[in-house]
Amino acid sequence: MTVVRPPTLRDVAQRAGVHPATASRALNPQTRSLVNEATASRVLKVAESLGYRPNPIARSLKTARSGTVGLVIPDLTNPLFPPIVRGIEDVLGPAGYNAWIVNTDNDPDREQSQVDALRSRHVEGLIVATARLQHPLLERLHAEGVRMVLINRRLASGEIPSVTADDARGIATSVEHLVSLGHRRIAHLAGPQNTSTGLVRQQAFRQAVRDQGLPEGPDLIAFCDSWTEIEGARGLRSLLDAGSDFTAVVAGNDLLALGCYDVFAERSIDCPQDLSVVGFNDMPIIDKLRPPLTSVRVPHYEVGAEAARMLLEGLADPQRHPRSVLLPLTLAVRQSTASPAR
Amino acid sequence: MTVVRPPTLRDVAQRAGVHPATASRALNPQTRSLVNEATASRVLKVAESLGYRPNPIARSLKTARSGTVGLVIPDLTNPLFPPIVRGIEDVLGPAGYNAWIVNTDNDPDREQSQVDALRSRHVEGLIVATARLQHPLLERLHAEGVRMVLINRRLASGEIPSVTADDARGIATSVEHLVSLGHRRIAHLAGPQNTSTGLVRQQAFRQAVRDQGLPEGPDLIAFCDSWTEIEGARGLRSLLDAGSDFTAVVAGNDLLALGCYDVFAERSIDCPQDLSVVGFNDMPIIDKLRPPLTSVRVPHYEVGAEAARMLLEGLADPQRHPRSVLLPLTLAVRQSTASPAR
DNA sequence: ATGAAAGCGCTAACAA
DNA sequence: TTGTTAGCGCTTTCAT
Repeated sequence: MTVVRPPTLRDVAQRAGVHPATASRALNPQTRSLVNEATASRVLKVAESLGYRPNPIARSLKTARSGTVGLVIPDLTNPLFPPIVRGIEDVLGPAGYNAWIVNTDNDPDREQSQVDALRSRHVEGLIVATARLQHPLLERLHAEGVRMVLINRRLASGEIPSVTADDARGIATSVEHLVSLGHRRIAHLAGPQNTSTGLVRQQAFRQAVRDQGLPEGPDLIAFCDSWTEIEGARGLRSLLDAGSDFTAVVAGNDLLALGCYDVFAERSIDCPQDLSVVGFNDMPIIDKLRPPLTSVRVPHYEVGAEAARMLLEGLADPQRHPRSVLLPLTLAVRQSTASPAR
Repeated sequence: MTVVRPPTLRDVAQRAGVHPATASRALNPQTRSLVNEATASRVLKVAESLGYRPNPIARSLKTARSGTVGLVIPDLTNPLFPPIVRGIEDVLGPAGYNAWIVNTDNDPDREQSQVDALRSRHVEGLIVATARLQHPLLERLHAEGVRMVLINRRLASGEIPSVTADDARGIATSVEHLVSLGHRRIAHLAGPQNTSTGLVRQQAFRQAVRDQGLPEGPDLIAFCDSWTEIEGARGLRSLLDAGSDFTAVVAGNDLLALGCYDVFAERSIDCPQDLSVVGFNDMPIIDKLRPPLTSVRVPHYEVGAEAARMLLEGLADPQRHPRSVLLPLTLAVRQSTASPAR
């Protein structure tokens, strides 16, 4: 029994009566112009009829380019990431690249081993969504010359190119929205301060409050240790238990806002009658909550697409000066925000 | 300026004073026993000190194994899939394999081109979540000997190994749950009948209704053309507009159930007071709806993990007889189901 | 137990 | 415009 070995370039060349090198040139759009038009089309035809598929492994070995990039995210099951991944793949695919996705679960050890695995796979670059403000691993990779683009987060040093949403503007817009509804005392659920998003949003909140001439103070900010529902609930409870007086909450992200809903149920708080809430990220299905959550919409797909574009540019032209991109965002206004009752 | 070329096997061999072949044997756990223990550990040490990483591209070219499998899904942003993907990757990773993910958007042309892309990448097998009952592409691939495992869905012919949840049991459990609450007239929102899930669940619903001695009839089943919120809403509206009398709805999946929520809001229907609803899949965040949705919980992570295991087994031993696996599921009871008011 | 030699499939100097 | 030649980094007979 003969196992059908997939046709190779030699097979095509032989059948077309040319040298393998000629066949190679004819088959590669980049070099097709170097070959006689008639010869080229003959080669193409033979390749077609044989069902020839170039072997990317062999090509990679020769060209020392793997055609792959690594994508490092905390957890694919966080609904934030799938749209980003699609944005990335929709840009990489047509460029002949593919992405290896690894999940770190926010565990530095796992992150290290996953990045090792990617490097063993000889990825040409990295798109990283797990940055913390201080991040020795990423700094080291950068120093080693590994091509990277950060998404959503940035490093304190700011030397690595990044694609992030304009978080400060998003928070300011949220505060302005609440003020326009008549709110004066607004609280903030701040995310982890060792992440750029957590820090930037918290600082932006204070700035916005100051800009609007609203009352401020430590009793109007609760710090959450992680971006989770549990922590969001804990944060809101601590504000309420401290007896702080406020009519609206700007949550650091949607998960923290989700935690607020648990507290509403638990303490019979009417949202938005008693308390308005604004989230951040506009996660899918968040509009299905009762009441639907007003949230800052981040163009996740575009974040991914832009990051992929930047990485490809960097790979194509290593001299190119790295840049960082801030994407604009909008506020999706829903029923979780309304004028205060008092 | 010297560009630092990553060390190759030759470099390691040279430094260790052995032939590359010996170094290769020493470095590969499979063949380490063929080499003198002292020599082996010397090679290992040199490799370590040089930061040597075997080049998987070169290895693949030699061994004709790419170490990759393709994962074909409709859309990663459907929250159903991320847990499946994680299950798959958690099994493939330790086995030295990785998955290429492609999205088809349920477009047959796109599916064809994406599968072509995967085959060009020389994936060793496929995990496919996009099966329809009649699926020429998949039948053709199977006939060509492409290793595959289907997940969630199956083909009518049933020849391709699959990992699916026990849908019929899930639907029966839903119906039994509603009956135990006192419901007698139960309607069904059926999914697309050209998918195994849509068909099986619809048939299971009719069987369960019969088994329970409940009233049945065409006015208690609405057919939806796609697994979307829009279609779910349309389905429920058509049942209501037809004047059918029912106190509970078994939706073909969570998205169809989500559509029901839109109709509740639109027609001031009180759920679960006026109407109970059960979903299928227990998507994340579905417990955050108001009211939280009762849904059949499918072990998505396990589906992915099991599919990956089956595929690896098939790759390791092509003779192995293909099998299909049915995973058990449970009902997550929440506030969208209650005893009927009348 | 180790070395020699060949080759996986492709591309890129270079030569003609 | 095409062919020659060499080699990417590794594994695997085969020989020693």
